[in-house]
Amino acid sequence: MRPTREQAKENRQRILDAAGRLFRENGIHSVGVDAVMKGAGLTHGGFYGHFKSKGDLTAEAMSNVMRQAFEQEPEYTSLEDFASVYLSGEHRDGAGVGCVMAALAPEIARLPEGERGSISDYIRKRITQIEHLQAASGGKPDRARAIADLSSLVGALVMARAVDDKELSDEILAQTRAALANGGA
Amino acid sequence: MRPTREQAKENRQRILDAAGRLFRENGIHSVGVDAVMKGAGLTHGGFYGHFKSKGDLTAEAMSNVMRQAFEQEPEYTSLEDFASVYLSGEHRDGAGVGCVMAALAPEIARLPEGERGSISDYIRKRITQIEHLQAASGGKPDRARAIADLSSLVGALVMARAVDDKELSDEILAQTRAALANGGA
DNA sequence: ATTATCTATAGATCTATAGATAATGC
DNA sequence: ATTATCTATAGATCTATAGATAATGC
Repeated sequence: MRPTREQAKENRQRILDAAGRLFRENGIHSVGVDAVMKGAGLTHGGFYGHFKSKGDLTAEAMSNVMRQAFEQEPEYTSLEDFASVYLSGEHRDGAGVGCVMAALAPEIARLPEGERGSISDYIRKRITQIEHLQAASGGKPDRARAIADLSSLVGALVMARAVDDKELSDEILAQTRAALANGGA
Repeated sequence: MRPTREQAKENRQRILDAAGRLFRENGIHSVGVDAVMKGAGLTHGGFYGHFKSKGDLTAEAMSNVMRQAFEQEPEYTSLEDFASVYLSGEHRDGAGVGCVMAALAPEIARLPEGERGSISDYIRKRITQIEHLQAASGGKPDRARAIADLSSLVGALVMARAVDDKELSDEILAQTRAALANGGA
């Protein structure tokens, strides 16, 4: 029943991944330790062998999600390319594997400082990424524009998810994409 | 000890107002019925005389906040005017009395359909409001631009609150305002 | 008599701990 | 012998209900 040291490390990572997915899907506060452990295929008592507390898990899961976001995503070729993925129906409907800001930013804002992961670095990297994409699209990199464009991406996704009306939700995604395409002007 | 019928109605409204403030400050899930009742100056057992359940309160508090938002705000004269209030340090630091989308949109997205208040109408009204402000600023009303501008307002505030770094937070607010001022072009 | 509120508590859920178990790692 | 996991449970918190209280409203 006791796993190898390597297996135990894998189990720990599985707990982090389950937490990252469940937290983004349902909110950090709505997901108990037992749900996370169940998601990882373990019993909930074993949790405290890996983490000191739920707050400890939250801190590590946030860092883990923010790091993996950049590692696992493709290289985008233009801002339109990025926006077409970020503002897609798939991203709207798949919060569990999507952008951590759109899923959790207000909840992250209320976490104690030590549990927010590297949210400031995460946002700085997204801004830089968009500046590079502006340049790749032939425009001049414009930091104010990059920040505003990132804001509109996050805001549009957040609103598209909150709305009851599918038509309005689709319109928010499509119109924000359209405005971004014309935006650099 | 028993209040007049009118007092009881006022108490009910006080419960809704306390819920609206506490939910926006701390998140719906983090605020218990007893905290809401304490915020309203009542004991928690009395809650169920006014509301069937916490879900019932959530539905009514969301509707109440969304209705009051438009009733209580000033008439803005331009998009810059609106943005200077929405993207101010006061709004960032006062989530409890601020925009319900920026404070709660991801959590609203996870509520059962009946508890989301009138979020779709709320967003439709904000879009229309921005179209009017575009016209007031001398530009042509452009719905795609209005949706993208609203998205950037919400996204910027959400990010400014989540960030640990005050300098970055201030920059997000200021640069998004600057980009919005240049934006209609 | 009705009813808004209060006190007290039941029942469910959630975080955390204690002790047992059984396989790894020295 | 060490340790990752499991079973069981303690303790805290949260939603909800029951019964008592006391002032309103007929």
